Amino acid sequence: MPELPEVEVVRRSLDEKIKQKKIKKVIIRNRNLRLKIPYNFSNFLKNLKVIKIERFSKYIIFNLSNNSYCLLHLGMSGTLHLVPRNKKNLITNLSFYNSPFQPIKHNHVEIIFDNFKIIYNDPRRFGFFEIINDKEKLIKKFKNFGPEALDKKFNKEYIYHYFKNKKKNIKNFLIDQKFVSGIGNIYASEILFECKINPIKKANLLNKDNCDKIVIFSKKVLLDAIRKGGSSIKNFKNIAGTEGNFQKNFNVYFREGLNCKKSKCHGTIKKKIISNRSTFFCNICQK
DNA sequence: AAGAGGCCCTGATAGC
DNA sequence: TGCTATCAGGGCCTCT
Repeated sequence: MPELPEVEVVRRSLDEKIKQKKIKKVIIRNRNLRLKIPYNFSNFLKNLKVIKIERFSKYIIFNLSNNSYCLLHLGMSGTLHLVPRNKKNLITNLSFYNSPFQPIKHNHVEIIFDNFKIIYNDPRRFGFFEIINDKEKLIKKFKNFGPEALDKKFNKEYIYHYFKNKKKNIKNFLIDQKFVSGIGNIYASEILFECKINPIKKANLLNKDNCDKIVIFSKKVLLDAIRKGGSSIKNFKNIAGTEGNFQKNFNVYFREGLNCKKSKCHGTIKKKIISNRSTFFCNICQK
């Protein structure tokens, strides 16, 4: 669920809180994430300074003082929580998790700084940490990724050229990180809705105007989501009891059976499983 | 080589 | 009330 906008929101809050701070200690409570946390992980990070926090696609990149990098992917359900030392009730959620309290279960990693610690919580354990030793290996790590959706390289010429002879449907390309980085299942539906393109349309049938729309609305949808603080969040059980606003941010996602939001369109939002992923679209205005 | 589908995992929810 | 089945989806893997 964390797609590019949510990860960017996390990156910004992390950068604000831990830039130039020194890691005092790392506690691993469960190494069995999507990738097993190596046994030297804690020792490696100890006493390194976090120079700054960057992001590529859905990866958070901690730039460390020995010129190495620690990558963090939040998977489906990974969240970060900042807890001041000895003040457990003053937790700051760096992710999109709504609870004002420190989660109890699934706190797998704690990164401890001078006056606070960062907790990595991940019920489903699809997330992972990865140490990258130098810049060259970092570049290698991402060399097979497509351009980020917000990058200038993601333009209509790139798309039009890429789609030649490609018979896969457009929706599957939008969530394919080799084609474009950062878009996930939720925003793929939202972007195609704005483009008025049917998700099952074969990529090679898209004209230049279609490709132009994909560029424009990919950027617009993601930037709007960043501005709103990351919206693709299905509410976790909210201990504070406040109503979640997950659904109202979307035009099609999770809106099966409801009316199309485009003015003058009398369509109904349909749900279709494409390659085992739920896809939502308007049956009238998306051609 | 492209594309489809399976798998990892836990929690929320639906249905009986 | 309590059980089981289903669904959620990011990325990597295998198979055709």
